[in-house]
Amino acid sequence: MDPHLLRTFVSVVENRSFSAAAQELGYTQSAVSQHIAALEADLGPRLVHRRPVGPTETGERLMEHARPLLLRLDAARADIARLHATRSTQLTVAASPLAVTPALALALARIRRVAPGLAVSLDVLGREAVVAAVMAGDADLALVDGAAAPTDPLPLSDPGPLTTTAVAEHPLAVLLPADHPLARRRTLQLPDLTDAHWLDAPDTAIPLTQLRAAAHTDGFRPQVTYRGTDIRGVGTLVAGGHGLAALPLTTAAELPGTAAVPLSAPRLVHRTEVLHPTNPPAPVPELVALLGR
Amino acid sequence: MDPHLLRTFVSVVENRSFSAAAQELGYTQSAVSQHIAALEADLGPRLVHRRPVGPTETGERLMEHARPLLLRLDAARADIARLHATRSTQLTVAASPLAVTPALALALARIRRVAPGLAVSLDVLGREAVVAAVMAGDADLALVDGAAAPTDPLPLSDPGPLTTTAVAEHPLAVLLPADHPLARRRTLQLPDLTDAHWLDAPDTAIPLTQLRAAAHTDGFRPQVTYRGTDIRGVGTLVAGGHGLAALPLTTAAELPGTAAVPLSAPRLVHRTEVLHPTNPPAPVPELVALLGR
DNA sequence: GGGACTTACGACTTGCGTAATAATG
DNA sequence: CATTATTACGCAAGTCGTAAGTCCC
Repeated sequence: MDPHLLRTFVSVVENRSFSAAAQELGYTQSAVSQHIAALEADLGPRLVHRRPVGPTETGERLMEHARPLLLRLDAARADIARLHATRSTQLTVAASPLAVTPALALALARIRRVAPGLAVSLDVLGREAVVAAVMAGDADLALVDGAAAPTDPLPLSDPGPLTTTAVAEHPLAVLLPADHPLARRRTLQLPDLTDAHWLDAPDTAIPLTQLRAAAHTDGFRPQVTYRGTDIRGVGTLVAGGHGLAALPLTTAAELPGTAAVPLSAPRLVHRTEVLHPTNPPAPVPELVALLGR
Repeated sequence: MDPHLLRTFVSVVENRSFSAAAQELGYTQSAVSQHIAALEADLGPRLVHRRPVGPTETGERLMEHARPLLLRLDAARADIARLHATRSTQLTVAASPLAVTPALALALARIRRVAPGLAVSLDVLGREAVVAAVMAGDADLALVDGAAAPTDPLPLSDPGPLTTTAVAEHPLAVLLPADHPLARRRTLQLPDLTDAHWLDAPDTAIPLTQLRAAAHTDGFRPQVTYRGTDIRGVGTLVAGGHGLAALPLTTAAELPGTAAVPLSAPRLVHRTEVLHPTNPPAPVPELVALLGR
């Protein structure tokens, strides 16, 4: 189970093609074929179907292991590199869309005033990608948001060896079309909406998986899925009647053509957390302190 | 960062010797030396001091990554193997000492009655080792205990891709020498004991790290550390005045020469959880169900 | 027949062991 | 000076690319 082989395997499954994987990784088709053959010889069962290319059941399972494994391998390398790296003049912050708030802008402004030479870049990504970015060292700091019970930590898939700190908790709301029958309600209860039409926008709004976890139910089955990290797009789809979405109240209130109704039950908040490596480069701790108030 | 190299690195650090590591892994001294050299060439900084052999600061850090990484690699392999393995007639249960209770004995008895051909083995190990055993597939099922706030999950270092279920919560107690001034109290409060002399028996009693986490303090500094998985030994040391220990009340009450005083604050319970892989072999789900009542 | 994976094979690299060398306590 | 890590070197095994082969669509 050489990591190289695993990386190739992941690429093959994602690309649904040996040749595309080869191109992505800078190998020949042949090498990729040999990699997969080696993995299958090592583990026993077939991992990918050929023609059309796709993971077998065993392959699906291996994918669940391979991705976090490779991520943690990168994380280890990045961590060591950071330890004996010369301090850089570049601060990269990764954030999920709903974590980009005035508070963040303010904190960044303060940091830039204190450290004038510092080049700052803010990368807005999906939640998974945000976590991956800090782990792999592509970002110095991450801000992730999500829904959770008050004081509870966010249910991150694999926080790995990262330090997490809560920086904000705000009320949650349901976003509905302005003309929706429930739009005039003062508050809404999540259990009443399990069977509503939901829009799943896992990288933008609150992922339905988090709602399910919070409400202890199997409901919230999406009719439409939204990929992307732009909130206006979610607002447009909700306004167009493609389903409901959960968002922090203040953000939801700004989207045209929609109504935002606060969620009253169960006790749920929109929570923002900072993630950073245990040995962060210089300006990170100060930034965390600024964000923490 | 080939896993082979990491494995060698871990072995070198643990054995504090290249040659001992070579023997353990079935290599020659020379190969081990080359492995370490390769890792250091790859990552940049030195990872181990020679003569005497020991990890550098960077090496310490790498160790924190390497161990979980290797564990997860084994877990992945074991998981795949389990998927297409022929069902075995052997059930291996790993358990931390305090998780071996009459309830477990009862559940095992029921399982054995239902499946007469089944060979059962119960491995009692330290907490870390118990988790490692299920992950690596050396055990089909694990029972881990520890202290946590009621309903809260146990703070396991790296639960990884395992399913966890709570099976019991019981009151916690402090174990003190029978003649200790506090031994006559009806209850005790943890915050009053932060500066007491504690015995750290992380693989047997409640680890002091868990007490610290629960009480949100830096106290509970151990005078004496106890390695091993035998509870009577802990009782003997406590009776001998080497420090206090936290245990579930019922277990603590059975140890001669000591007094067990219930802990009243903060709200803390002794909790037992079952860990098992997501795709457990046949008898495991039934056993979990039996334990769950 | 043509795109896409597999197999065969040769060039090259890597990795290990043996053995000689160096360092250290 | 004995023990332990490093270096030199040869051999075996592994890895990749080219190219021929095979299998579907």
